[in-house]
Amino acid sequence: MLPRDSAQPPPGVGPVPGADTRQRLLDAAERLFAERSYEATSLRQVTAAAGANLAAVNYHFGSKQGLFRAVFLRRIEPINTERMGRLAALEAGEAAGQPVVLEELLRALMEPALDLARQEDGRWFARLVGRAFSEPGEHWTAVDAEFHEVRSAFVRAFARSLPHLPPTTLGWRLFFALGVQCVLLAGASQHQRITGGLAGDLAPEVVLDELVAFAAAGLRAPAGEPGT
Amino acid sequence: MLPRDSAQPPPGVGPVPGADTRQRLLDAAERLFAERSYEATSLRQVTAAAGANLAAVNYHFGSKQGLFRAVFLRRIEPINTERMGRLAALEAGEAAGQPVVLEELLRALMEPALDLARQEDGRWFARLVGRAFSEPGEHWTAVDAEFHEVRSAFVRAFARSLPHLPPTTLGWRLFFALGVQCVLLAGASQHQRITGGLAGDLAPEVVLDELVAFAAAGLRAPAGEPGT
DNA sequence: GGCGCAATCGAACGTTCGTTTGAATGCCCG
DNA sequence: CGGGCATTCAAACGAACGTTCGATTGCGCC
Repeated sequence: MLPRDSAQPPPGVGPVPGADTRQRLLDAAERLFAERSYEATSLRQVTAAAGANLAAVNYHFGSKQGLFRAVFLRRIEPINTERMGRLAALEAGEAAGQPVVLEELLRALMEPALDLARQEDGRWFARLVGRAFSEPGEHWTAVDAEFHEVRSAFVRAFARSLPHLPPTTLGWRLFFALGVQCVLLAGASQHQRITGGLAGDLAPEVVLDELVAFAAAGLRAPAGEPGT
Repeated sequence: MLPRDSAQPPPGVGPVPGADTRQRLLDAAERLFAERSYEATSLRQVTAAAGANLAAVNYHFGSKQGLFRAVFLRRIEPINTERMGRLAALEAGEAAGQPVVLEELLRALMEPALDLARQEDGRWFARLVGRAFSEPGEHWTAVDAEFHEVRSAFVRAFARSLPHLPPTTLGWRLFFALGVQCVLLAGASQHQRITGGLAGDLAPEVVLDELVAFAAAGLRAPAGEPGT
């Protein structure tokens, strides 16, 4: 009677019972968590949007936090896999003699996530991820172990690509670079408001170029403080 | 019986009645809104932390949103005033012939806010502001009119300082620059977690230098997309 | 001394929250 | 055909929410 946090049934096992309530719950929760926030979203809103019974959430995911965790893991795993794959490709080239270009490293890290933002079914999740940086709450800390492997691998790669930077400086600049990415993921729909309408529409792949150019320039900035 | 949203009584008018409940409510709410979030903070937590009665919030501020608005306006007005003052000083020099250095423009915009983050009593507010970029909810939209004047003035100044950038590009890069600032405000306490402990401690004024250097380099990045 | 008023208070309002329960439902397999 | 099982369902749980109410307090001023 209580599968609690069981893995989903094998994908092609046959016609799932009821058009997969589990999936509809994940989709609805993803949208609502992104649109409002975790705290501001009630399970009644989620189940209503999913056309499911209120108790379905606790049946399939154990709790509201379990639902959040499932929403998150469903999308972040493929992204992190692709990130690691791209990084491995770059490092293979590096071992073969050609050094890693900073922009390529940034793309390997950022493009998998930004790709999501331009797909119809990933837009909500992108907004959700963008808030991981600034939103407090234990629903996030319960999930950021998923980033550990990717993070440390990329930090090492960046350190190799920018050997002249002292570790502390590099750390802060990476923090900034990741921050810009998150801000873009969270607020692409808000940039008009924030810049007062100055920034017009831009094709998504161009925004990625802008992001990579901005972050790369920031990471490569001269070491000491320049102005003033 | 109902002052609702009245302005606070004149500052030096005499010994305020009860050790200023109003002020204690603002302080407690500021900390809790920053520490948790607006949605996750209850008025009962606020009034308990302030040592006030539950009804005091609705008496002094009309509603929870009114409390949030008051928390915000109390701090943002001096900050925006200083920003405008610094900008005016730069523009005066500009009119006198010496062009505005991009780094100085960034400092005029960012230093007043970052100063807050290194003062004991402004730290919580800094964290709160940092979430304005990514946190949804009407408590924010009810307050962002306060940024209109500062925003448009600075956007014009940046456009003058970077005349070679097409407006769309400038808009996105300003969005990125403001985003980095917010990320720093929101997450200075989280950078260790996010970069995996690579970034060590850094004196706050050095972090400001790093932020300005990063943003300036990003804003000045070559126009088209550089690498691939 | 007593009126008026701003402020605080305890208590309750009606809602909504996340979670739990136990009974129905529909399907597969023996 | 019928027992077992995963799933769905309506209903209720106690707790906590934002807000409102009327009474009470304490001070300044005629």
